[in-house]
Amino acid sequence: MMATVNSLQPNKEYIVPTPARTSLARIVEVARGILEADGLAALTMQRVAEVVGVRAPSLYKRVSSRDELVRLVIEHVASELADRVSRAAGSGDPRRDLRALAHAFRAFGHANPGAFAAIFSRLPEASRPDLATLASASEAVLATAARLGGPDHALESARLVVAWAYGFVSMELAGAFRLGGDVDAAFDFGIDRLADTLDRSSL
Amino acid sequence: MMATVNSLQPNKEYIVPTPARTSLARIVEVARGILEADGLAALTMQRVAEVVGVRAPSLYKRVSSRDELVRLVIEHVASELADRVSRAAGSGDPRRDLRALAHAFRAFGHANPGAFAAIFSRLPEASRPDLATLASASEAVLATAARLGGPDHALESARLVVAWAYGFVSMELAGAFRLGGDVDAAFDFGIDRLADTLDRSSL
DNA sequence: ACCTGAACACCGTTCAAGT
DNA sequence: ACCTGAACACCGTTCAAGT
Repeated sequence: MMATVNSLQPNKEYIVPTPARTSLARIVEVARGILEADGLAALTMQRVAEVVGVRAPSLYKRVSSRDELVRLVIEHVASELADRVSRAAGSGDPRRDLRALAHAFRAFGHANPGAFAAIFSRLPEASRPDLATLASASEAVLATAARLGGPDHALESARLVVAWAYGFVSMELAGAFRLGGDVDAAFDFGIDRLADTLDRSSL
Repeated sequence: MMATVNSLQPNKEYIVPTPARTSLARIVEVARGILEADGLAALTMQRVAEVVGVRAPSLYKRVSSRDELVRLVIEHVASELADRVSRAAGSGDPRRDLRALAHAFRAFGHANPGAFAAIFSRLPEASRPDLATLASASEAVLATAARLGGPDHALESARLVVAWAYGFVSMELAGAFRLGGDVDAAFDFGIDRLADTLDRSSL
């Protein structure tokens, strides 16, 4: 197909060899939408191409494989998660911060269940995200854990908190809490218990 | 193919129309092996059929779809997990039991990383396991949590423990603990902190 | 420079035909 | 009763050809 484009001087015409009809950002955005709407299995190159408005082979101009596209989606979402979580802290009170971090983390999981579950899931090598994207969240949790549990056990305390929060949200998203009860209350119960024991361990 | 089979009376022969060359149990076992060895994406009907020794269409005599086969594998592994975990408790001392439950859970995850990660992951509807298979493990954790944290918060306490253990093992299997440190020690630290706070909350 | 149709190997799944 | 080859629709991916 031949396209003609008017420059700022309307009389001049330039032959432009098929200008880009999409972009990497758009492809990742569309892929993310499909992942959230219909799951990883529905995230096919053909489906992405259709929504984007090109044919599947054209996607390979921006992305080397479906696995890489999946990785890019997860990394994008992970960096968004890290952003939200790291911004949640900063009140000055470590117990308050712990609560804010945990709630921001959980809210993000609820808002993005498909991609959230993929972050730490078992994926093909090429789809596995570079978790350095999560660094800012790690720092925020680490700092809060250090203030709560003392500097000697900062890393172990942070791992306790993060493992619990990730496990809790993953399990509720998977429908694993089937014995009834108030799940919101159970989450807050967890925050309180963790804050309690970390606080005590620093005495 | 025509097969002849000798009964207990060696002179009598029965015409048997193509006797079964495999079984559901064998198919699930093979599928589990592929899942562990090469991941969910490699678990194809063709690959299962090849290992089992039949052609792919024959699998549909025992299983209605690949998604269902995946579900059967996960449920089988989940019931094995529940068995191991529930047998780990029973020392009489709730803190000892908590430690034993957690270690049994983690050891199982390390021994079966592929299927373990799939238990609470986001799968197509037809692959989603019936988590009733985990009931015996739930009971064991609930009983231990009740003795540690008191009956008023048994369910919330159990969710705290299970969410942490599942999150911890998932994250380490996903390679998410990238800041160094002693991961084994961090796991034991978690057990101790949880036992501490649950114990306290029952006073 | 980007996009496309055609092609290839590989899926899951169905089904008529074989034994 | 179970197994098979052939067939279909759908994947991911490559590539020569189009503009």
